[in-house]
Amino acid sequence: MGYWLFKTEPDAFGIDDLAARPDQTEPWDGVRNYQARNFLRDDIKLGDQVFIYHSSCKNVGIVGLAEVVKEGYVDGSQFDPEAKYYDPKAKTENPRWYRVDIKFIKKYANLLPLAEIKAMPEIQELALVKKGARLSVMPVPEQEAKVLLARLD
DNA sequence: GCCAACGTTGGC
DNA sequence: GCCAACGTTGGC
Repeated sequence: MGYWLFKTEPDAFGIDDLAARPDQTEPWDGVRNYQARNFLRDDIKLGDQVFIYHSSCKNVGIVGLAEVVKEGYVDGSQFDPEAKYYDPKAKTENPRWYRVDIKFIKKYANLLPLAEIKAMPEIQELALVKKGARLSVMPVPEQEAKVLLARLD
């Protein structure tokens, strides 16, 4: 099983929004970065676990856990001129952007702040702790995922 | 709100 | 294909 970290801005869509969905499931669309796209399209598998991270807000850090319930498929919002993430250069016969569906597993009682993650000696590879990391979808090495899970539970 | 770091764009 | 300019991300 793989582990991933998805960033999201809670003002737009946070862990509470995910938990409030009727089936607690959400298509993770709007990712417009090629490296992240490749992960969504090629590498993220059914049943993989996803750390939900809140960015650009008062308390930044890991807030919850989700699982992948649908593997990479075409993100239809790229073709919709009305959509926020419309991409005029994307063609239906040659889609650029992909998404996966994730399902809420849990929200942690206490957020694990970014500063604390950075201070954990075991967390070295995770892109989140590296300088200037702007990836919104990133892999979490298994060993580091286990350290995070142990710290969160 | 500031600003450093980064990805993308487009002229050449 | 280079690279400067630009827009965006995201922590603080």
